[in-house]
Amino acid sequence: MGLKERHARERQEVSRAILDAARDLFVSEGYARVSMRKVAERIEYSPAAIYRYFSSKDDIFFALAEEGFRLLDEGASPRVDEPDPLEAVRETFLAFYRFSGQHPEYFALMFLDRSVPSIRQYWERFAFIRETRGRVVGRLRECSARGLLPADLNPEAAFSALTAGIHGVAVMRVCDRPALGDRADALARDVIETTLAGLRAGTTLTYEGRHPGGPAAPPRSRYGGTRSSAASSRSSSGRTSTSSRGSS
Amino acid sequence: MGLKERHARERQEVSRAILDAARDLFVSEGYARVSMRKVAERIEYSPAAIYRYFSSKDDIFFALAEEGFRLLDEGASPRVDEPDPLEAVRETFLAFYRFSGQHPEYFALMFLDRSVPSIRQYWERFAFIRETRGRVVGRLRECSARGLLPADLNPEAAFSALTAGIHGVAVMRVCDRPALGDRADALARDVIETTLAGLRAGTTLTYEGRHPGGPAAPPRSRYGGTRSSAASSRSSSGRTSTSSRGSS
DNA sequence: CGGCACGATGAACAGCGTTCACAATTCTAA
DNA sequence: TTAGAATTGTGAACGCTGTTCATCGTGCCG
Repeated sequence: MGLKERHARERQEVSRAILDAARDLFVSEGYARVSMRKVAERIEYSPAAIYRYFSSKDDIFFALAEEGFRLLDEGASPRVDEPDPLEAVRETFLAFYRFSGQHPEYFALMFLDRSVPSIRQYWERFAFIRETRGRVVGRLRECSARGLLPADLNPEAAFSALTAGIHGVAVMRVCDRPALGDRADALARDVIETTLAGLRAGTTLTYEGRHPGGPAAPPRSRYGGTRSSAASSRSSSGRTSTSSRGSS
Repeated sequence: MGLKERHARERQEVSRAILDAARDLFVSEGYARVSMRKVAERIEYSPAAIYRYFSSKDDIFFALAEEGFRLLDEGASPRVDEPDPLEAVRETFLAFYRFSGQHPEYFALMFLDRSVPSIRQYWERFAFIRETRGRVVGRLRECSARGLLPADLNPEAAFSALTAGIHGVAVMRVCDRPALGDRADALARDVIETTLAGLRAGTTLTYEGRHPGGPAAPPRSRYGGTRSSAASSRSSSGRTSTSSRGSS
């Protein structure tokens, strides 16, 4: 009897419809202008119905942030096979910058918005961050080994410096303060090249370079999607990562 | 007789009380948690009364942003007499970074928040930005003249690169993403030093370095921090007839 | 004294996120 | 087949929010 599974699938479909509606509103009008009532209207449900799928508005945006990371992941690892490690590093940071321009609302949600506490709180759940850092740090080490960067370079600190720089350009453009106009791209290039040149020059880095806390404690894994025991997260484009039900 | 003046003074006092209350709430609880009703309650007025002094909530925060720039100005020009121009540049950017830690709510309001459109819109009204840029660019030129930086350095582009870097660290800390913990200070230093080293190495900068538009068009005077407060409230509320008033 | 400009207000409007009792439907078990 | 238990959707409401508006009182001017 595939009844349970059918139910789970239907549940998943409504869940997806909610996320899609929220994403549409959110991409086109920004986080602040998304309301539960508008989402509900778009999927032709009552506002209260959404709460059967997502426990709060924040939960929806946590899910959207995960979607954003998936998007970023697609665009930010374009040439894993790039033979030149320095070129690979460059390209990774430029891809991050490009993402901030192509998906400013996602970028703001993921990196800027302070009104969705759960995203900040459970930041370490986003595996993408760790993976990218690991990959780039490896590439930086490779640069050191090949003599493209100093042998005694601290790759973690170098990664953080590059991140900070490109992050700054991206934020300045997304927030439009100060206005960069069409010179943002040039600035992004400048920042990366200048930082790389500075690293090449062998400036002593004081940054230590590891996580402040221990490994992130697994938070409640709520926010909808699959609720009943049949997880069904494997079906199609369901979210990755854990979707078991919370203890409660 | 000084009746008119006394009135103006009283008006100014209420205006200040509103700003003070808003600032208190805002600094301690963040922008999102400030409501007109709470501000009104704090000054023991009705919510509607505030609209005789500020035409909207945004106007209040525009005024607070100006206050923030005054604060930043106080902290960011600590040693105009610093003889070493390179040291002066360093210190200016570090002061900016310090400000972001001491007044995160102001920082967010001034540089991050996208929900107060007027701030972004009238950004160029904040003279502090232009002045600081002018001063630092001058110092960078001085560095070039003294051989501390390449002679052919584009000081505007260098300023932007340094701004982007320190901005990135500040934002990462204020937004707590990715979590920097107590290593933020070290990262700030690293970014400045690495960028300076990169500039010293003579990386070609592609950034052009001037405003995108023409000179900022002066917007209608808003919010009334000082004298013209009467103007804003008048223009907003005084739509009752075209009453003549001695425009002084 | 009349007229009037202004300050302050209570009530209201439209919207928000969220909760809750309740109805309808569907599945489970006897 | 029927009773009970879930599950899902809803309308109404709660307590917020920013903002507007008619109205009332107060003090200034002629």
